[in-house]
Amino acid sequence: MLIRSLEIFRAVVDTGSFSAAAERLHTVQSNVTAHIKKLESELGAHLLDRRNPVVATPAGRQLLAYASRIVELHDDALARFRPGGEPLGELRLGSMETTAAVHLPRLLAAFSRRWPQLAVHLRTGTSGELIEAVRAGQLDAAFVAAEDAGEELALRPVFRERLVLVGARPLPAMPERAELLRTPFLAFRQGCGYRRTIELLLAERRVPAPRIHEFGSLDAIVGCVSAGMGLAVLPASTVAQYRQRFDLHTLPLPDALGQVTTVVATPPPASWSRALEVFMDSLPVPEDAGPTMKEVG
Amino acid sequence: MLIRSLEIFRAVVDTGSFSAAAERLHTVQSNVTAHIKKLESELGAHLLDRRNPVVATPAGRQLLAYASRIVELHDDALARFRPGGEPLGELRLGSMETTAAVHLPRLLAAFSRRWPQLAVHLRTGTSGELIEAVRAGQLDAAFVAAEDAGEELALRPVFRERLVLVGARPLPAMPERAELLRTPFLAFRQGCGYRRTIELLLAERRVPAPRIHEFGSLDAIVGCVSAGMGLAVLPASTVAQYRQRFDLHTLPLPDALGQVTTVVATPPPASWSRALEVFMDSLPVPEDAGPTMKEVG
DNA sequence: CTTAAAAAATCATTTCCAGTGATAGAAGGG
DNA sequence: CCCTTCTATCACTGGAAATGATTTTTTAAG
Repeated sequence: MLIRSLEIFRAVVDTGSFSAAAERLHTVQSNVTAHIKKLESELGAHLLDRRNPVVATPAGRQLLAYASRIVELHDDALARFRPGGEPLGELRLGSMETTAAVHLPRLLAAFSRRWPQLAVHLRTGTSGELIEAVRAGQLDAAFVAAEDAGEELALRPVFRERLVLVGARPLPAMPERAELLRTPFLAFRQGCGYRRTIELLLAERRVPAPRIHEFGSLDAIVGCVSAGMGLAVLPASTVAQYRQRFDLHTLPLPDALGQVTTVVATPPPASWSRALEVFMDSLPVPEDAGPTMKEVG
Repeated sequence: MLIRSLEIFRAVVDTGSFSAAAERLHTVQSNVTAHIKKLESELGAHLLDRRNPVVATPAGRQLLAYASRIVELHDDALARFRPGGEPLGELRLGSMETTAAVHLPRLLAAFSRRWPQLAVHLRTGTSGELIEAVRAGQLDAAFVAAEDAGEELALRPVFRERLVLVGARPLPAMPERAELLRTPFLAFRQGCGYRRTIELLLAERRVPAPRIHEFGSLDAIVGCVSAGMGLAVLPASTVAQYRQRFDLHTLPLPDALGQVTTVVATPPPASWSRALEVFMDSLPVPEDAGPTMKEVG
């Protein structure tokens, strides 16, 4: 049974005529006859009563229900793959925790407003886990740290950040080692990029076993920092958002540590679904470090 | 896009291998490759990631949803037409009112118990209307009076009835004209065969403008007759059922009037759906008048 | 009843493609 | 490293989808 045959069958029932169906489908009447006869012999039942107009028999009516649904699904499937077609279905995304907290809320909100029929699934994890999930086909795309990205996946930078040290009082320069030793730090929980940056920063300055409070909430971190509880390492753009509500002071980290790039890892573009295609289109193109620096102020 | 291609695609995703899919579908691996490549070129996207095991790309996962549904529908449709296959869907029946009241309750109850997944629609009307509806494809089958059945429809007798005159007192012979003149009759409403029989019977005996009460309920008719309200004309087999509950006396009508045959009118058997097929199978084969006569007693 | 017009069936022919089998090349496992 | 296993490629074949011309059937009108 060919979809083509069902399409023709449907057209005949619709138009009530073999010839009209042929015309509608841009083929010839004898071809329509042949398809119908083939269907009838395959199913072992007369499907159409050849009068004027042609009418479906009981068996034909039964087939019509199937034919309609199958042809509809077929057309839908084609439409979904046609460039410019409406994307449907779901989009399975992965993200590092910090990115999920800092950048995705705005981005996903805008995206789902633009494509309300797309269901977005978001899963968080470490860069390594996420990369593996994309490779295994469990995720469509993942936001990961540039350094962790592996081979055979398409990578595209989306966020280029300047990390800054954040505190409640002015930070004219990097605090002395003595001060760092007695300063607590606030960070997201283990496995996140920014937290690792803190550890590297302090290790460079020979600060052993730093006290690091782990908060799951960005608001909590910022609030506590502004209350003088300690220091934090955060993306400059994020801090900028909080400037209006909190009294915060920042100090850019040295380039080697303070320059972080987040990339989106996906399978090769040729295998993207329409949903993934429009999602990738919706992602920001990261500007050079310059403008980001400006925001830091 | 061929259903066959979708079937193959599904098998590949399922088994995780082109070769295994080929084996499962009893074809060769090169054929599987060809089908997948054709799909990919038609849709303009890579659908499968050729690793071990083969995994669907984002685009492939999208197609998989469609492929599954289409292949399932296809298999369902085939199964529904296969002789001996489970009938599904609905059965649109038509019936004269009296037949619907007298014979169908038992018959349809048994039928729907045997085939619970079939939805039965029953519409009542005159023989002429019903025949036309079957011809037009609006009904799958109709119970009509044998005399009214037309050409080009398949007819099969199902009920052969002896009509009897029913009263509350013994009816050794047909009542005199004088008595008929003052006797009310009870019948189903206009348009029904039995009622017409009453009118013919009385016309033969030159009884003008008979008083005919029209009841919609068989129970009401039988009850009122047994209470002495008047006479009725009913199928003998029906009266037999009520003998236990009511004190009824009967007199067979003369052959010309009393012999009625109900037939089922359908399109030609070759165009029957499976549902209609099993329904026709479930219908009783009418015995000759003999046994029916016996029931009259 | 006859005739004209329209529609479906039939048929010969062409074209295309699903399926086959053999082989080459790529990826993994011991 | 070899050997196995998997997919891609290729030439070929059979079958059937599509085509155009023609016949047969049906329908409506005169």
